[in-house]
Amino acid sequence: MTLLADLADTRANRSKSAHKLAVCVVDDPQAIVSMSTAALASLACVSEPTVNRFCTGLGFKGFPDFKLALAGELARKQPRIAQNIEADDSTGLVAAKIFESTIATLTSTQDQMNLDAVHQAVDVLAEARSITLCGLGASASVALDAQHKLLRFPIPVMAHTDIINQRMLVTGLSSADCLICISYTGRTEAIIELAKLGKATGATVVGITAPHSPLAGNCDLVLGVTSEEDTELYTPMTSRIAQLVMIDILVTSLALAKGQEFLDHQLAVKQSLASTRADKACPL
Amino acid sequence: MTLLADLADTRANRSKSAHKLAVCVVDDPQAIVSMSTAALASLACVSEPTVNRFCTGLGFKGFPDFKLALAGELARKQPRIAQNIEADDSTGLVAAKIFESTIATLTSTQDQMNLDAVHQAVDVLAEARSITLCGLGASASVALDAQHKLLRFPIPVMAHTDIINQRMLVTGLSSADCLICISYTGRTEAIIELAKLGKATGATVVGITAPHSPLAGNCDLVLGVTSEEDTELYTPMTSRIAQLVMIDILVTSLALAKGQEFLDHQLAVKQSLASTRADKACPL
DNA sequence: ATTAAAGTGTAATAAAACAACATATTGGTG
DNA sequence: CACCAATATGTTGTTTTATTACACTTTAAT
Repeated sequence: MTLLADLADTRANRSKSAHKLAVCVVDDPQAIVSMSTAALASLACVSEPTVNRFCTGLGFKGFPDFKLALAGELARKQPRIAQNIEADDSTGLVAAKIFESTIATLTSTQDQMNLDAVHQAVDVLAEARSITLCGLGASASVALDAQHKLLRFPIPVMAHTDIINQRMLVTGLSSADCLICISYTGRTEAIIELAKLGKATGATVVGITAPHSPLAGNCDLVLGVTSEEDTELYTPMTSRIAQLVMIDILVTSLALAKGQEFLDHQLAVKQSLASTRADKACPL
Repeated sequence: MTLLADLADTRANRSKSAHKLAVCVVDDPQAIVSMSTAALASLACVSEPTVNRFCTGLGFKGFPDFKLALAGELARKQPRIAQNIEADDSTGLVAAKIFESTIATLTSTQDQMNLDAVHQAVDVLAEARSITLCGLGASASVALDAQHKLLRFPIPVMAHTDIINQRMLVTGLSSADCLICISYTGRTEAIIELAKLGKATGATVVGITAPHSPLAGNCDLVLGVTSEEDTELYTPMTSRIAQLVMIDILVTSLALAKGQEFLDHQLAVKQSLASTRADKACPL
């Protein structure tokens, strides 16, 4: 996971031909894998021994060894593919497919993730007077999970899963508050209405939902989560996982942004939980 | 993902030396990757061209090409490693680490998974008169998520996250019922007590928790979920994801076990939800 | 401007992979 | 059971590929 990243690093001080080689490799690593020393040498306009020196300089035994490492890294990068469950699959196969599909969704979410949006969302959360989380159906438990995580911060947080209570609460928000709307499809009318309502109050509305969906259009900030899963037959599985991981990232970043303030509060929370344990020592 | 599996297939009809080679490769693929034709030839006690023919026979351009494919497959197999977040990590790095750690937990959960327990759990759920789900803290939202999934079956399902209500309900269970207790640590006293209470009523108690934990000891059936994550500082992230995926597997297997009965009910549920959509067409 | 150090290329060498051919093994048939 | 054809395997030789040794060039510091 570091080879290509290292080679792509422009700050690294490399010799002229080493740089040419690095560019070639980063440009099309897949092609390099099936090349000979001579081929790469002519591609990069350097001599064959230079290719070899480049490889040994990176810590490999030689060019073939380098290619092996490159092939490995590319194979690791290659996304897994979501696999649909068939009616006659064995339990073992079902499990394997679900793991595989979940991982596939995670990697594609990672690829599509908009870091700027996360940054902005962290800023909003850090400054917010209060945080309100809303979701329905499968997204209700995601909202509750986010609430649980945010409870570790000394900020008023509330998750609501009842459409009436949601509307009541959102109506009372102000520009100092933050509303987080969660929906996989981004098409649940009740939640879209809620986002509009929230926006009207001046609160910052963050959506954890499908990009370019109706809900996304009514949010100030969108943390996009997509997946190709077949929700026709089953309720969202992998997309919900992606939403939760997105929340993990958001909350963890917030914790780092808050720094010491968070750590102090964290300790206090931990102590208050200790007595709930069977061995009176372990944290949550 | 098929190369090594194919080579390990003993049923495949291979020639004598092809078999010797397959055995050598499967036995220590990592070693093969850094071998020359000659080295593998002498290891398998065959001639060098045989090695080459073996590779081309498998559809590769030659031995080096085969090694590349093998290296790729090994790299893909190699588990990812959970990475702890550092205070000065950038948002991008935090995101990358969280994705990586989540995937790492998923693969290790998959490795440790006890298929028999899943089978038995499916049987229990399929026969149960009612299903009660209990969890506290982070596991409360997992319980609610499981409830949401199980609501798609025509069985009475209820998730409870209030310790008083939980005890009230569990006291009323009978041997026809199923109680699912969810806890990451397996050390939350309230949940352990609940499992004991449930067992006393004769209900089948299923634990989604850490294997060999106090809670696990008080369950009839344990779906083990572990992770090496550092819960000292943050609330469970990756372990909760693993729990949710475990529930996905359980519910999906149950759906397959129920067969047509489930599909019919599923259609009815979908129709009842259609009117909640912005475009009145999309399912949940 | 000089010089040492690092970088690069040319040519030669060694190693590895592959191809062509010869031999052996297998499995079916009379 | 002997025979043949098809397949599999090994031996030798050739080609390709990778590496080494050495000479030349550039770079950077005094």
